[in-house]
Amino acid sequence: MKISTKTKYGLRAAIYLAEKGKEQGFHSIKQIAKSENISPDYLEKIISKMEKAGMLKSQKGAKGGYSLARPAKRIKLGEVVNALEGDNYFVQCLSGKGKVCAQCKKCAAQNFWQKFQEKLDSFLDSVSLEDIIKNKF
Amino acid sequence: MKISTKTKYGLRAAIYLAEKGKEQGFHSIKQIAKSENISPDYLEKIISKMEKAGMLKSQKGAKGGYSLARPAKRIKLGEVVNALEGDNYFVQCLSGKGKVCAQCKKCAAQNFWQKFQEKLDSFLDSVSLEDIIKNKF
DNA sequence: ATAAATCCGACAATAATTGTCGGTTTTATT
DNA sequence: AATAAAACCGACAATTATTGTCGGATTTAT
Ligand code: SF4
Ligand code: SF4
Repeated sequence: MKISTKTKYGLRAAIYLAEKGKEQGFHSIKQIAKSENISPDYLEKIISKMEKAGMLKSQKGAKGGYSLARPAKRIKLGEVVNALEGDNYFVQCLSGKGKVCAQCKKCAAQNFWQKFQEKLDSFLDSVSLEDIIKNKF
Repeated sequence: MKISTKTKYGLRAAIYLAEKGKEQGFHSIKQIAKSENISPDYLEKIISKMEKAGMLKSQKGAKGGYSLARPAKRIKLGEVVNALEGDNYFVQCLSGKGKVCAQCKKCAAQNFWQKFQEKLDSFLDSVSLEDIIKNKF
């Protein structure tokens, strides 16, 4: 049960953008990577995922870059984590994707994992990027 | 952010033992593996870890096997998860093991991950094996 | 026209997880 | 005493996931 470095990098990038928020404009991968000490090539993939998930917006070409798609207050951590950790269901029986585990009928664990996941999701959705940069949560 | 199958298997084995609780005596890897449809060789390694962590006790030799080391009520899920997921710190800066991340000083994410980890741990420690088999939590 | 950036997919390197195996030791039963 | 059933242990193989790199294509401000 770990957080991937991908997600950790992604969150730091998002925080970077949230902090720069007031100085409107776009911030390039290069800038962010340098400031956060992350491989630019890898960071690009990460940020690209976040952009596709709709939390960042991009500007191509010279002077381009990325910025938050919305005010930091309206970007919840759940969004960041979901975008980067992928289909993050704890157990397959909760994924809703066809395949049911052979033990499903007699499995007492199922309800527990479900509740665990709910707890977790609700916490992640209760914290926004703004909360983080203001250190209030 | 996934639960490893190791942990899922381990929990199911623990639940198995908790359910059989009243019929005192030991239950072999073979039995558990068959009932839960898990590779016996793999399950052995998993159960061995749990035994070393002190939540199971073992009896060697013929008619031997495993049982819970304590009443199900006093085995919390946190114990199971910790034993099997290993050193499960979300971020290295929280591991307390020397190495500090280069970004540590200016990292706004740190507090968040810490709080997240606490939430998680406190939930896991609030649920016992008994709660699970009685489906009350 | 140029340079700076996003965008995209393929791929390589590394690490972690999952699973297998062969043997040793212990112990209840016969 | 012999046997069989089990835990115990470490090495290793197979598979999968993560992390990271690269080369080029496209877009756009200057
Ligand atoms: S074993 Fe239980 S919790 Fe795991 S996938 Fe199957 S039904 Fe779900
Ligand atoms: S980047 Fe921040 S949260 Fe991650 S290890 Fe470093 S100090 Fe901790």
